[in-house]
Amino acid sequence: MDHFDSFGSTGMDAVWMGSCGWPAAAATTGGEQEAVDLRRGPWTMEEDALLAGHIAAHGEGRWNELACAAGLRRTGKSCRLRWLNYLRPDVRRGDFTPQEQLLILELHFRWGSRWSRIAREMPGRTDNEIKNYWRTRVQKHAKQLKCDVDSRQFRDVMRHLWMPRLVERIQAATAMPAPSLEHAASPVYPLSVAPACRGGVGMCHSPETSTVTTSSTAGSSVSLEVHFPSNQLVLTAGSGTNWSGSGSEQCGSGSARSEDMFDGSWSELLARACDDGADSVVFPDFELGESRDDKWSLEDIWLQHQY
DNA sequence: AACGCTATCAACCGCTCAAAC
DNA sequence: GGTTTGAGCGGTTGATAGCGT
Repeated sequence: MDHFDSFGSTGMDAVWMGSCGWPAAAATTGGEQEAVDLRRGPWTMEEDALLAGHIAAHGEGRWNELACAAGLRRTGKSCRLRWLNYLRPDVRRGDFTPQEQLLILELHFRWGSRWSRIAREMPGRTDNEIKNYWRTRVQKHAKQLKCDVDSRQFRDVMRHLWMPRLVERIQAATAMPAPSLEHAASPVYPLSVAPACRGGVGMCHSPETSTVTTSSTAGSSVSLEVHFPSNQLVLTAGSGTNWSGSGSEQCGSGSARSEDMFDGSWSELLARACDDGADSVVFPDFELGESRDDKWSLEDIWLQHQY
């Protein structure tokens, strides 16, 4: 579906269009011939190759100039976006693992919709991808519960129901003696944001390797190791199962879909927390314990699940 | 098979900010 | 100090794959 629309550009883009040096025959505006046909829409393989090749040879930056020099009829903005969100070699694709989902929830609670900030803590994932995940998955379920995604109720549901459930899933997965192929291929996510150090918990930023060991209800232990400076999180089951990974395995769209954390019995669990006949959802009266308000962390979730 | 609906995600838009001039 | 330019951000849109009827 290639199309060459006239480009509804910002002023800045219009300046670039006039300076790019495309042949006059390519100009579209009737009078001044200062704008060229700019491609919009999906990128072709040829365009990808042009962009990637040019960046490999000359590096990134100065995107408008780069677009011209590479012979791309795209705005610099478009080139930048394509590179950052898709072509960059370290971009990871595929579904978010439970670890990643947990991290997104934690970081969103901490920083809100600062997607680029969140993405910085999740190497290989783009702000766009994280934003899409939040809007399509998380917001969808907030809508189903008839509450605002930023409301205290929804946060409590996330904290007391969904996040522990994710932790359970991680723990259950790590306790499996022989991980399935799907799990084995799921990269264990580099956890670059470790909760602040507290007494009695060996998880903090400073050491080369820091470890949190917790136990699932089944009695198997789970170790979280954060290696610095590589920031790689290693989940180690008590049996010695070790699923570390760098996470480039799930390229393309053909990878097995990981479960949505809200699927199946999860929705039923939430449904039980709701009052059927009410216009709005009645949430359980959560025991908030010490960490009231929003001052909590992944560490809290992990610790709550030790028992 | 055809159609409609929904979910997903790549791409775009409008805006802000900072650096350079 | 004002303007221009490049870069980046969050929000939104549109194409399409997948699913149910």
